[in-house]
Amino acid sequence: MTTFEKVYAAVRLIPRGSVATYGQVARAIGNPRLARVVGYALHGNPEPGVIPCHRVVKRDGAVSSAFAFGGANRQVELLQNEGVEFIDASHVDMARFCVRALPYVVE
DNA sequence: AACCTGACTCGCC
DNA sequence: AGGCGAGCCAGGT
Repeated sequence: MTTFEKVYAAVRLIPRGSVATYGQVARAIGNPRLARVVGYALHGNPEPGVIPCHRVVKRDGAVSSAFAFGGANRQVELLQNEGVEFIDASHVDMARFCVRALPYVVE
């Protein structure tokens, strides 16, 4: 399985109503330093609607500014719609909605 | 085929 | 505490 596919697999495992950080996804696929690649992989999201890329945020809970597939606020709306609360206009309440243990993706 | 860049993160100054 | 550089993978030039 390629690194990208592992990224997609991990992101698909993020439960509804929760969010995960790029680093968290990276850890889930075996390489904590692939955070950057995770972002790049999602940038070229091959399966919109299937891969919940809006549930992936930065370490501090901020949504990516480059999230422009329908408007930056789009991501925030989707998350709030799932029950995720924000501490401000663009920061997810990580303490409560960050997924505790993301399942490890087997190759 | 090599080099640059990009939805990130972490460690060192 | 804030800024800077390095490391990771894939794709375009």
